[in-house]
Amino acid sequence: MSPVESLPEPWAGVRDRFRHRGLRWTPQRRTVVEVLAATDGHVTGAELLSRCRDRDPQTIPSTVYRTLDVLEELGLVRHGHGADGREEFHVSPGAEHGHLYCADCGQTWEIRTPQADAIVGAFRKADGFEVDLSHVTVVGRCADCAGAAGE
Amino acid sequence: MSPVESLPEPWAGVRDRFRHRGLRWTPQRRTVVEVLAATDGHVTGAELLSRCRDRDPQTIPSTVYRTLDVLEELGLVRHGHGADGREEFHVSPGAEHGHLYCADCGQTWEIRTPQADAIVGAFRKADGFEVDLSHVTVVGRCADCAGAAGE
DNA sequence: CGGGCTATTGCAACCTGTTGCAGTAGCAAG
DNA sequence: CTTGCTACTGCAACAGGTTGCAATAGCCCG
Repeated sequence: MSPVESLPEPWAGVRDRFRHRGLRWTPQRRTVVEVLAATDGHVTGAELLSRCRDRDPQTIPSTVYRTLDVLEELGLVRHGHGADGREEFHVSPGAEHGHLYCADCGQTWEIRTPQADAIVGAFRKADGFEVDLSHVTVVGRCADCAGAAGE
Repeated sequence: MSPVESLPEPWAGVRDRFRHRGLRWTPQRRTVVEVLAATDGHVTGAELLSRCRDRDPQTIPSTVYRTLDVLEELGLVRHGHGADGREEFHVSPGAEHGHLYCADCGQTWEIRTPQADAIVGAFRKADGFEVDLSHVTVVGRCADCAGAAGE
């Protein structure tokens, strides 16, 4: 038996962070956290749910989604919406980024820093609005597809 | 009885545009088009459905959504996703615009031209990517809410 | 270690959309 | 006006999420 089941970095002290906030550490939440700890980048809600079911077939959807809400409040994940509006979770932190989606070929890219800054900066300067880029998927047509269509 | 039931501008010749494309003009489609013609700006899918049901209680969801797909191909509407990922339809044209949504107070604004240009321009220059702004809702915190939180 | 408060769970019903399929009905042609 | 092709419709089942509520079970305290 392994000693204190140790999770990788951002997840190390989750259990205690829950407790200090008056929240409870339950087997179901442990499952979700373990799955997230084994995930990097982003996952859709459905994908996450299915991975939780791999570990515990009893997993109920509402429990997973509610746990994700809590984890988001703790700043451990963030949710956004893919090009089709489905939920997508970013396993924080640092990896805070938006996505670019080509409606023609279906590929996705991460939005790179200069473009991200341009967007955030434009709204901050003009409206005082603080953009949460990680929530967004920008849809359009990539260079290749735009080129192909133009010919 | 009114003569030729005349729809406001972009909708005037829809019936014929359908027919010329080998598509059919049905009572159900007429209902959807009438509802759209009486709508300006944007509507959610659910809202649209409910308005259609006001005119014809028999309205079936799949028919409405499929009709919207067709209308989108004809360029008469465009769909996007709200901050919560729900579908949102923009009654074209000209009104092609994205949205700004404050996660704290829930207000929405249209993205104004300078900021829109900044976004579109940034991706075009750097990636050759053509952004479809109307598909997007940018989430974040408005000046008022950001200010209130900072105090 | 046992009790009690109350955060969570599991369930069931609901919401917004989507999809496959068989039957219906536009519409173009004769 | 009738016919026939095939684009639609309506239905039923499904997918991804959300919500209200009663019962359960963490966790803090004595």
